[in-house]
Amino acid sequence: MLIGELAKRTGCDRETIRYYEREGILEQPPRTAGGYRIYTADQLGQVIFIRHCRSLGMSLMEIKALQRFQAKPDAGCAEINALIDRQIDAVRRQLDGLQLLEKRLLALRARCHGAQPAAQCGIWQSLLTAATGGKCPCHAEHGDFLAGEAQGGTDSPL
Amino acid sequence: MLIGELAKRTGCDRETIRYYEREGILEQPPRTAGGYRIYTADQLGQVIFIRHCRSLGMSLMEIKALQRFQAKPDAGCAEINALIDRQIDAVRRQLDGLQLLEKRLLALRARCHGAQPAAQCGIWQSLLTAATGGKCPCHAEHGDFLAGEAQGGTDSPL
DNA sequence: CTTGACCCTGTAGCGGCTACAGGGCTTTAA
DNA sequence: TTAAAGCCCTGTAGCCGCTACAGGGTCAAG
Repeated sequence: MLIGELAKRTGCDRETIRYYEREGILEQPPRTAGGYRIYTADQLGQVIFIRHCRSLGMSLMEIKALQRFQAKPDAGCAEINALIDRQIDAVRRQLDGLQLLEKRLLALRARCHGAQPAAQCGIWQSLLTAATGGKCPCHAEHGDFLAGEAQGGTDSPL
Repeated sequence: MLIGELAKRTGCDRETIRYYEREGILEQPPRTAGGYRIYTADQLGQVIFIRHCRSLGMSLMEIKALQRFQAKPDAGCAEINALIDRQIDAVRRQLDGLQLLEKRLLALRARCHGAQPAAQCGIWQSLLTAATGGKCPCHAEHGDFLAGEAQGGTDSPL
């Protein structure tokens, strides 16, 4: 099967498949005389495996680490468990950050209803107040948003 | 004040401040004879404003759009409200994706306790099964993870 | 005059793709 | 025989918001 069919059967873009090959996460397939990549069911499985892991939030590096278990099925699986645990931790940290963010945005949103001139808009006023050192409704929890999290504390989408 | 002090007072890296200037999100400050940037309290406020908006998850583009209201305080604030609404929507979509992800990871994690050889590890077996078209515990909800979301449906950290 | 702390520009890297440009291969049909 | 259509190839650059240099200049204090 050529790359186009592999792409269709995995739902993974052609370019992405070639990208995986470049990154060494997908083995180099044999080629036709004309240079076309030829894939087998094996590679189909590999691409699905990669996409599956990606859909679980793993990085390509982590997937590479996982792939090493294919070669040594007798190795202990502690590393696999630890990997999943780390994913869960990361997801939870992101969830915490996003929940906080949602609260903040809602607090800010509550400051304005309807269409006023910007100068009277409670959202705009809050943003300006914060810029001059005042208190903002969104970062009311701990007073100063510059202090705690702003410098890479959490995994929130800063 | 020079860039180092501005950086210290805003908690924003020197390089990041210069980056904001390059991106046109921070106005170009005057310079000393030797070429050093000189900032005033105004710019201090601008940087705090930017960091504040970033901490609310806004992109630099969105912040730029917001800044335009500084020039025209009489414009209607509908756009501001819409911007915050979009943020809230985006955050909620991400939250949904992450919550699903957490469920999946936990389902997967439940497949293995303790240290076995990888070949016996339930996590590993599930991942392999999925790669050959079988059912995985993590994507059990709708059967096939290739179908729905995999192609950029949600904002989950795919 | 030197030291040391600051500042400058320009470029490259991160991750995981995505999107070209500019070309080659292969099959089918006129 | 040739042309068109549809696939494939490589290589490079762009996205986002920084971050991290290298290689140099400036400035105040001692």
